[in-house]
Amino acid sequence: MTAEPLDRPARRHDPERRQRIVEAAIGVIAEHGVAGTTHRLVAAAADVPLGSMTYHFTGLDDLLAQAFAVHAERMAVTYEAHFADVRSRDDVVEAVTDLVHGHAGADDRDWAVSYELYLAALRDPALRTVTETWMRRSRSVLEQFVDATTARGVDGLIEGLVMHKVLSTGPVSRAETHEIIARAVRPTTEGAAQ
Amino acid sequence: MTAEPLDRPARRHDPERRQRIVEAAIGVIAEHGVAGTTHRLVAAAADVPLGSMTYHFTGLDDLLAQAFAVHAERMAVTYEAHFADVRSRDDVVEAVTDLVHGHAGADDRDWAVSYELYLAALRDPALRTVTETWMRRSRSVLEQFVDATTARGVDGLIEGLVMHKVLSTGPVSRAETHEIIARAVRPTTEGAAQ
DNA sequence: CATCGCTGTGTACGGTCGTACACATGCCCG
DNA sequence: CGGGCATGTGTACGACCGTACACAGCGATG
Repeated sequence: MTAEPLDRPARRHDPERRQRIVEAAIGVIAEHGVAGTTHRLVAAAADVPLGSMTYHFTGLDDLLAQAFAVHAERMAVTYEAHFADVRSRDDVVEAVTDLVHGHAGADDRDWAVSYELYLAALRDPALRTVTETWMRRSRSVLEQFVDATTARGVDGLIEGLVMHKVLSTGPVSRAETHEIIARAVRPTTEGAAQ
Repeated sequence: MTAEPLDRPARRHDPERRQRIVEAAIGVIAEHGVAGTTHRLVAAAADVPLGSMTYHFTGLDDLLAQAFAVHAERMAVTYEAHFADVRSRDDVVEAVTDLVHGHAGADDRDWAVSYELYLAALRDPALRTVTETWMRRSRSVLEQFVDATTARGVDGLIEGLVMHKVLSTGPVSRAETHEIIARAVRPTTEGAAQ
Protein backbone atom coordinates (compact mmCIF):
# COMPACT_ATOMS: atom_id res chain seq x y z
CA MET A 1 0.00 0.00 0.00
CA THR A 2 1.43 3.28 -0.93
CA ALA A 3 0.29 6.07 1.28
CA GLU A 4 2.97 8.24 -0.23
CA PRO A 5 3.79 7.80 -3.87
CA LEU A 6 7.22 9.31 -3.40
CA ASP A 7 9.11 7.33 -0.82
CA ARG A 8 11.94 4.99 -1.44
CA PRO A 9 14.35 5.90 -4.15
CA ALA A 10 15.33 9.43 -3.27
CA ARG A 11 13.94 12.42 -1.46
CA ARG A 12 14.19 14.94 -4.25
CA HIS A 13 13.98 18.61 -3.69
CA ASP A 14 13.11 19.28 -0.11
CA PRO A 15 13.94 22.94 0.28
CA GLU A 16 14.78 22.90 3.97
CA ARG A 17 17.47 20.31 3.66
CA ARG A 18 20.26 22.80 4.23
CA GLN A 19 18.77 23.92 7.50
CA ARG A 20 18.12 20.38 8.60
CA ILE A 21 21.73 19.50 7.98
CA VAL A 22 22.88 22.49 10.01
CA GLU A 23 20.58 21.48 12.85
CA ALA A 24 21.91 17.96 12.73
CA ALA A 25 25.45 19.32 12.80
CA ILE A 26 24.71 21.25 15.99
CA GLY A 27 23.44 18.08 17.57
CA VAL A 28 26.48 16.12 16.51
CA ILE A 29 28.79 18.81 17.86
CA ALA A 30 26.96 18.70 21.17
CA GLU A 31 27.32 14.96 21.39
CA HIS A 32 30.71 14.27 19.86
CA GLY A 33 32.46 17.61 19.86
CA VAL A 34 33.98 19.36 16.90
CA ALA A 35 36.69 16.72 16.77
CA GLY A 36 34.14 13.96 16.40
CA THR A 37 32.01 15.77 13.85
CA THR A 38 32.28 14.17 10.42
CA HIS A 39 30.39 14.46 7.18
CA ARG A 40 29.12 10.94 7.50
CA LEU A 41 27.90 11.36 11.06
CA VAL A 42 26.03 14.56 10.27
CA ALA A 43 24.60 13.06 7.10
CA ALA A 44 23.30 10.10 9.06
CA ALA A 45 21.83 12.36 11.75
CA ALA A 46 20.08 14.51 9.14
CA ASP A 47 19.10 11.45 7.15
CA VAL A 48 20.57 12.72 3.91
CA PRO A 49 23.04 11.07 1.56
CA LEU A 50 26.72 11.77 2.00
CA GLY A 51 26.84 13.54 -1.33
CA SER A 52 24.55 16.25 0.01
CA MET A 53 27.31 17.42 2.31
CA THR A 54 29.67 18.60 -0.37
CA TYR A 55 26.75 19.74 -2.47
CA HIS A 56 25.34 22.15 0.09
CA PHE A 57 28.57 23.14 1.80
CA THR A 58 31.99 23.86 0.42
CA GLY A 59 33.57 21.72 3.11
CA LEU A 60 33.49 20.71 6.74
CA ASP A 61 34.71 24.11 7.88
CA ASP A 62 31.86 25.77 6.09
CA LEU A 63 29.34 23.47 7.73
CA LEU A 64 30.82 24.04 11.18
CA ALA A 65 30.85 27.80 10.69
CA GLN A 66 27.20 27.84 9.71
CA ALA A 67 26.25 25.54 12.57
CA PHE A 68 28.03 27.77 15.05
CA ALA A 69 26.47 30.88 13.58
CA VAL A 70 22.99 29.42 14.00
CA HIS A 71 23.76 28.25 17.51
CA ALA A 72 25.15 31.62 18.56
CA GLU A 73 22.16 33.40 17.13
CA ARG A 74 19.83 31.09 19.01
CA MET A 75 21.76 31.55 22.24
CA ALA A 76 21.65 35.31 21.86
CA VAL A 77 17.90 35.28 21.33
CA THR A 78 17.43 33.04 24.36
CA TYR A 79 19.65 35.30 26.38
CA GLU A 80 17.74 38.42 25.40
CA ALA A 81 14.39 36.78 26.04
CA HIS A 82 15.54 35.70 29.46
CA PHE A 83 16.12 39.33 30.43
CA ALA A 84 12.96 40.66 28.82
CA ASP A 85 11.02 41.01 32.03
CA VAL A 86 13.85 42.32 34.12
CA ARG A 87 13.21 45.71 35.65
CA SER A 88 15.08 46.20 38.88
CA ARG A 89 18.65 45.49 39.87
CA ASP A 90 17.39 42.62 42.00
CA ASP A 91 15.73 41.17 38.93
CA VAL A 92 19.10 41.19 37.21
CA VAL A 93 20.67 39.23 40.01
CA GLU A 94 17.85 36.73 39.91
CA ALA A 95 17.96 36.40 36.14
CA VAL A 96 21.71 35.87 36.06
CA THR A 97 21.51 33.31 38.84
CA ASP A 98 18.87 31.41 36.90
CA LEU A 99 21.04 31.60 33.83
CA VAL A 100 24.00 30.08 35.60
CA HIS A 101 21.91 27.32 37.09
CA GLY A 102 20.38 26.36 33.77
CA HIS A 103 16.93 27.67 34.48
CA ALA A 104 16.96 29.84 31.42
CA GLY A 105 16.45 28.43 27.94
CA ALA A 106 19.95 27.01 27.75
CA ASP A 107 21.02 23.68 29.17
CA ASP A 108 24.41 22.02 29.62
CA ARG A 109 24.28 20.73 26.08
CA ASP A 110 23.95 24.24 24.69
CA TRP A 111 26.84 25.46 26.78
CA ALA A 112 28.96 22.59 25.59
CA VAL A 113 28.40 23.68 22.02
CA SER A 114 29.29 27.23 23.02
CA TYR A 115 32.57 26.08 24.50
CA GLU A 116 33.28 24.09 21.38
CA LEU A 117 32.76 27.32 19.51
CA TYR A 118 35.09 29.25 21.78
CA LEU A 119 37.85 26.76 21.39
CA ALA A 120 37.37 26.54 17.65
CA ALA A 121 37.40 30.33 17.42
CA LEU A 122 40.64 30.38 19.34
CA ARG A 123 42.30 28.65 16.42
CA ASP A 124 40.17 29.80 13.51
CA PRO A 125 39.92 33.58 13.12
CA ALA A 126 36.99 33.15 10.73
CA LEU A 127 34.87 32.16 13.71
CA ARG A 128 35.87 35.22 15.69
CA THR A 129 33.13 37.29 14.11
CA VAL A 130 30.60 34.87 15.53
CA THR A 131 31.99 34.96 19.07
CA GLU A 132 32.56 38.68 18.82
CA THR A 133 28.93 39.32 17.86
CA TRP A 134 27.62 36.97 20.49
CA MET A 135 29.64 38.62 23.23
CA ARG A 136 28.67 42.10 22.15
CA ARG A 137 25.00 41.16 22.23
CA SER A 138 25.14 39.49 25.63
CA ARG A 139 26.93 42.49 27.05
CA SER A 140 24.44 44.87 25.50
CA VAL A 141 21.66 43.09 27.31
CA LEU A 142 23.36 43.59 30.64
CA GLU A 143 24.16 47.20 29.85
CA GLN A 144 20.48 47.96 29.84
CA PHE A 145 20.58 47.54 33.59
CA VAL A 146 24.10 48.23 34.76
CA ASP A 147 27.11 50.27 33.68
CA ALA A 148 29.55 48.97 31.08
CA THR A 149 32.23 47.92 33.51
CA THR A 150 29.81 45.98 35.66
CA ALA A 151 28.40 44.41 32.52
CA ARG A 152 31.81 43.13 31.54
CA GLY A 153 32.29 41.77 35.03
CA VAL A 154 28.96 40.03 35.16
CA ASP A 155 29.42 38.67 31.66
CA GLY A 156 32.77 37.20 32.58
CA LEU A 157 31.35 35.90 35.81
CA ILE A 158 28.58 34.07 34.01
CA GLU A 159 31.06 32.49 31.65
CA GLY A 160 33.32 31.30 34.42
CA LEU A 161 30.63 30.16 36.83
CA VAL A 162 28.83 28.17 34.17
CA MET A 163 32.06 26.56 33.05
CA HIS A 164 32.94 25.60 36.60
CA LYS A 165 29.45 24.35 37.22
CA VAL A 166 29.44 22.24 34.08
CA LEU A 167 32.79 20.75 34.99
CA SER A 168 31.98 20.28 38.63
CA THR A 169 30.93 16.81 39.70
CA GLY A 170 29.33 17.90 42.93
CA PRO A 171 26.32 20.16 43.39
CA VAL A 172 26.72 23.92 43.33
CA SER A 173 25.00 26.09 45.88
CA ARG A 174 22.46 28.32 44.26
CA ALA A 175 22.40 30.63 47.26
CA GLU A 176 26.13 31.12 46.98
CA THR A 177 25.86 31.87 43.28
CA HIS A 178 23.16 34.39 44.10
CA GLU A 179 25.41 36.04 46.65
CA ILE A 180 28.31 36.24 44.22
CA ILE A 181 26.20 37.76 41.48
CA ALA A 182 24.67 40.21 43.92
CA ARG A 183 28.10 41.46 44.90
CA ALA A 184 29.11 41.93 41.30
CA VAL A 185 25.96 43.77 40.40
CA ARG A 186 25.50 46.00 43.42
CA PRO A 187 27.63 49.08 43.13
CA THR A 188 27.46 51.39 40.18
CA THR A 189 30.39 53.62 39.36
CA GLU A 190 29.88 55.82 42.40
CA GLY A 191 31.42 54.72 45.70
CA ALA A 192 30.12 51.85 47.74
CA ALA A 193 27.48 52.65 50.33
CA GLN A 194 24.65 50.20 50.49
CA MET B 1 81.61 11.81 32.36
CA THR B 2 82.35 10.96 28.79
CA ALA B 3 81.21 13.13 25.90
CA GLU B 4 78.31 10.91 24.87
CA PRO B 5 79.47 8.30 22.39
CA LEU B 6 75.89 7.46 21.47
CA ASP B 7 74.69 9.43 18.50
CA ARG B 8 73.70 8.13 15.09
CA PRO B 9 71.85 4.93 14.60
CA ALA B 10 69.44 5.01 17.47
CA ARG B 11 69.10 6.87 20.72
CA ARG B 12 68.97 3.90 23.03
CA HIS B 13 67.98 4.25 26.57
CA ASP B 14 67.53 7.89 27.37
CA PRO B 15 65.63 7.78 30.58
CA GLU B 16 63.80 11.07 30.20
CA ARG B 17 62.17 10.13 26.97
CA ARG B 18 58.77 9.70 28.52
CA GLN B 19 58.84 13.16 29.96
CA ARG B 20 60.09 14.65 26.73
CA ILE B 21 57.21 13.06 24.86
CA VAL B 22 54.73 14.44 27.35
CA GLU B 23 56.25 17.90 26.99
CA ALA B 24 56.06 17.63 23.24
CA ALA B 25 52.45 16.56 23.52
CA ILE B 26 51.60 19.69 25.52
CA GLY B 27 53.18 21.78 22.80
CA VAL B 28 51.26 20.00 20.08
CA ILE B 29 48.00 20.43 21.98
CA ALA B 30 48.70 24.13 22.33
CA GLU B 31 49.36 24.50 18.64
CA HIS B 32 46.91 22.09 17.04
CA GLY B 33 44.39 21.36 19.74
CA VAL B 34 43.40 17.96 21.02
CA ALA B 35 41.71 17.22 17.73
CA GLY B 36 44.93 17.79 15.83
CA THR B 37 47.12 15.87 18.21
CA THR B 38 48.33 12.62 16.70
CA HIS B 39 50.95 10.06 17.60
CA ARG B 40 52.99 10.98 14.55
CA LEU B 41 52.92 14.71 15.23
CA VAL B 42 53.97 14.30 18.85
CA ALA B 43 56.65 11.80 17.89
CA ALA B 44 58.08 14.25 15.38
CA ALA B 45 57.97 17.08 17.91
CA ALA B 46 59.74 15.00 20.52
CA ASP B 47 62.11 13.57 17.91
CA VAL B 48 61.38 9.98 18.78
CA PRO B 49 60.29 7.12 16.54
CA LEU B 50 56.61 6.40 16.16
CA GLY B 51 57.02 3.10 17.91
CA SER B 52 57.95 4.86 21.12
CA MET B 53 54.43 6.16 21.41
CA THR B 54 52.75 2.84 21.92
CA TYR B 55 55.72 1.63 23.87
CA HIS B 56 55.56 4.30 26.54
CA PHE B 57 51.82 4.91 26.52
CA THR B 58 48.93 2.54 26.26
CA GLY B 59 47.25 4.77 23.72
CA LEU B 60 46.53 8.31 22.68
CA ASP B 61 44.12 8.82 25.55
CA ASP B 62 46.79 7.83 28.01
CA LEU B 63 49.24 10.30 26.48
CA LEU B 64 46.69 13.11 26.54
CA ALA B 65 45.77 12.36 30.12
CA GLN B 66 49.38 12.51 31.24
CA ALA B 67 50.04 15.66 29.26
CA PHE B 68 47.04 17.35 30.83
CA ALA B 69 48.05 16.19 34.28
CA VAL B 70 51.51 17.69 33.88
CA HIS B 71 50.09 20.90 32.48
CA ALA B 72 47.58 21.25 35.29
CA GLU B 73 50.24 20.62 37.90
CA ARG B 74 52.45 23.28 36.32
CA MET B 75 49.60 25.74 36.16
CA ALA B 76 48.77 25.14 39.80
CA VAL B 77 52.36 25.71 40.87
CA THR B 78 52.53 28.89 38.81
CA TYR B 79 49.28 30.02 40.31
CA GLU B 80 50.44 29.40 43.85
CA ALA B 81 53.78 31.06 43.25
CA HIS B 82 52.03 34.09 41.83
CA PHE B 83 50.20 34.60 45.11
CA ALA B 84 53.17 33.84 47.34
CA ASP B 85 53.92 37.45 48.18
CA VAL B 86 50.35 38.52 48.59
CA ARG B 87 49.54 39.95 52.00
CA SER B 88 46.74 42.47 51.88
CA ARG B 89 43.41 42.47 50.14
CA ASP B 90 44.75 45.04 47.73
CA ASP B 91 47.55 42.68 46.87
CA VAL B 92 44.98 40.07 45.94
CA VAL B 93 43.28 42.45 43.55
CA GLU B 94 46.59 43.35 41.99
CA ALA B 95 47.67 39.73 41.69
CA VAL B 96 44.42 38.62 40.09
CA THR B 97 44.51 41.52 37.67
CA ASP B 98 48.02 40.56 36.64
CA LEU B 99 46.89 37.00 36.24
CA VAL B 100 44.08 37.95 33.89
CA HIS B 101 46.33 40.16 31.83
CA GLY B 102 48.98 37.53 31.40
CA HIS B 103 51.57 39.08 33.67
CA ALA B 104 51.81 36.00 35.76
CA GLY B 105 53.68 32.91 34.62
CA ALA B 106 50.93 31.84 32.24
CA ASP B 107 50.46 33.13 28.71
CA ASP B 108 47.67 32.70 26.15
CA ARG B 109 49.20 29.44 25.00
CA ASP B 110 48.93 27.97 28.48
CA TRP B 111 45.35 29.06 28.78
CA ALA B 112 44.55 27.52 25.43
CA VAL B 113 45.81 24.17 26.71
CA SER B 114 43.71 24.63 29.82
CA TYR B 115 40.59 25.18 27.76
CA GLU B 116 41.42 22.15 25.70
CA LEU B 117 41.54 20.27 28.97
CA TYR B 118 38.21 21.63 30.12
CA LEU B 119 36.49 20.64 26.93
CA ALA B 120 38.10 17.23 26.91
CA ALA B 121 37.07 16.73 30.53
CA LEU B 122 33.53 17.63 29.61
CA ARG B 123 33.35 14.50 27.50
CA ASP B 124 35.83 12.24 29.27
CA PRO B 125 35.12 11.66 32.97
CA ALA B 126 38.61 10.24 33.44
CA LEU B 127 39.96 13.77 33.08
CA ARG B 128 37.60 15.16 35.68
CA THR B 129 40.00 14.31 38.48
CA VAL B 130 42.57 16.57 36.86
CA THR B 131 40.23 19.54 36.50
CA GLU B 132 38.75 18.87 39.89
CA THR B 133 42.16 18.94 41.57
CA TRP B 134 43.25 22.01 39.66
CA MET B 135 40.12 23.93 40.63
CA ARG B 136 40.37 22.91 44.25
CA ARG B 137 43.94 24.11 44.41
CA SER B 138 43.30 27.43 42.75
CA ARG B 139 40.40 28.05 45.04
CA SER B 140 42.47 27.11 48.07
CA VAL B 141 44.98 29.76 47.15
CA LEU B 142 42.31 32.40 47.08
CA GLU B 143 40.79 31.16 50.31
CA GLN B 144 43.95 32.15 52.11
CA PHE B 145 42.88 35.73 51.63
CA VAL B 146 39.13 35.80 51.25
CA ASP B 147 36.13 33.77 52.34
CA ALA B 148 35.01 30.69 50.41
CA THR B 149 32.14 32.33 48.60
CA THR B 150 34.29 35.21 47.43
CA ALA B 151 36.93 32.72 46.37
CA ARG B 152 34.46 30.92 44.17
CA GLY B 153 33.38 34.22 42.68
CA VAL B 154 36.89 35.40 41.98
CA ASP B 155 37.86 32.02 40.60
CA GLY B 156 34.95 32.06 38.19
CA LEU B 157 35.66 35.65 37.33
CA ILE B 158 39.24 34.84 36.41
CA GLU B 159 38.10 31.99 34.21
CA GLY B 160 35.56 34.10 32.38
CA LEU B 161 37.64 37.24 32.04
CA VAL B 162 40.62 35.35 30.69
CA MET B 163 38.46 33.48 28.22
CA HIS B 164 36.88 36.69 27.00
CA LYS B 165 40.24 38.36 26.80
CA VAL B 166 41.78 35.52 24.85
CA LEU B 167 38.86 35.54 22.43
CA SER B 168 38.67 39.30 22.15
CA THR B 169 40.30 40.86 19.13
CA GLY B 170 40.50 44.33 20.60
CA PRO B 171 42.49 45.46 23.64
CA VAL B 172 41.07 45.02 27.11
CA SER B 173 41.30 47.80 29.67
CA ARG B 174 43.47 46.82 32.55
CA ALA B 175 42.00 49.52 34.74
CA GLU B 176 38.54 48.16 34.12
CA THR B 177 39.65 44.65 34.96
CA HIS B 178 41.17 46.01 38.15
CA GLU B 179 37.91 47.68 39.04
CA ILE B 180 35.91 44.53 38.42
CA ILE B 181 38.20 42.39 40.54
CA ALA B 182 38.20 44.98 43.30
CA ARG B 183 34.43 44.85 43.48
CA ALA B 184 34.42 41.10 43.67
CA VAL B 185 37.05 40.99 46.39
CA ARG B 186 35.93 43.80 48.63
CA PRO B 187 33.18 42.66 50.92
CA THR B 188 33.58 39.74 53.24
CA THR B 189 30.55 37.90 54.54
CA GLU B 190 29.52 40.68 56.87
CA GLY B 191 27.45 43.55 55.50
CA ALA B 192 28.84 46.06 53.05
CA ALA B 193 30.66 49.01 54.56
CA GLN B 194 33.53 50.00 52.31
C1' DC C 1 83.98 -14.01 25.03
C1' DA C 2 79.51 -16.24 23.64
C1' DT C 3 74.82 -16.23 24.60
C1' DC C 4 70.45 -14.81 26.14
C1' DG C 5 66.91 -11.70 27.11
C1' DC C 6 64.96 -7.40 27.26
C1' DT C 7 64.43 -2.69 25.60
C1' DG C 8 63.24 -0.23 21.80
C1' DT C 9 61.85 0.45 16.70
C1' DG C 10 60.42 0.06 11.66
C1' DT C 11 56.76 -1.21 9.16
C1' DA C 12 52.47 -2.73 7.77
C1' DC C 13 47.36 -3.30 8.34
C1' DG C 14 42.58 -2.23 8.86
C1' DG C 15 39.71 1.53 9.25
C1' DT C 16 37.89 6.17 8.69
C1' DC C 17 38.12 10.46 6.91
C1' DG C 18 37.22 14.57 3.33
C1' DT C 19 36.35 15.28 -1.11
C1' DA C 20 35.69 14.84 -6.14
C1' DC C 21 33.11 13.41 -9.89
C1' DA C 22 30.69 10.46 -13.24
C1' DC C 23 26.18 9.45 -13.59
C1' DA C 24 21.08 8.92 -12.53
C1' DT C 25 16.77 11.51 -12.22
C1' DG C 26 12.87 14.18 -12.83
C1' DC C 27 11.36 18.79 -14.46
C1' DC C 28 10.57 22.10 -18.04
C1' DC C 29 10.30 23.81 -22.43
C1' DG C 30 9.65 23.54 -27.25
C1' DC D 1 5.19 14.14 -25.96
C1' DG D 2 10.23 13.82 -26.22
C1' DG D 3 14.66 15.58 -25.43
C1' DG D 4 17.94 18.74 -22.80
C1' DC D 5 19.51 20.21 -18.58
C1' DA D 6 19.98 21.46 -13.83
C1' DT D 7 19.75 19.18 -9.56
C1' DG D 8 21.12 15.79 -6.57
C1' DT D 9 23.59 11.23 -5.28
C1' DG D 10 26.43 6.79 -5.03
C1' DT D 11 30.86 5.49 -5.11
C1' DA D 12 35.64 5.46 -5.28
C1' DC D 13 40.26 7.46 -4.28
C1' DG D 14 44.15 9.10 -1.79
C1' DA D 15 45.57 10.51 2.69
C1' DC D 16 46.09 9.88 7.34
C1' DC D 17 45.04 7.80 11.50
C1' DG D 18 45.86 4.39 15.84
C1' DT D 19 47.77 0.37 16.89
C1' DA D 20 50.07 -4.22 16.76
C1' DC D 21 53.92 -6.91 16.24
C1' DA D 22 58.00 -9.22 14.29
C1' DC D 23 62.50 -8.18 14.70
C1' DA D 24 66.95 -5.62 15.62
C1' DG D 25 70.47 -4.26 18.77
C1' DC D 26 72.71 -3.78 23.22
C1' DG D 27 73.91 -5.04 28.03
C1' DA D 28 74.19 -8.38 31.48
C1' DT D 29 75.44 -12.93 32.78
C1' DG D 30 77.96 -17.13 33.22
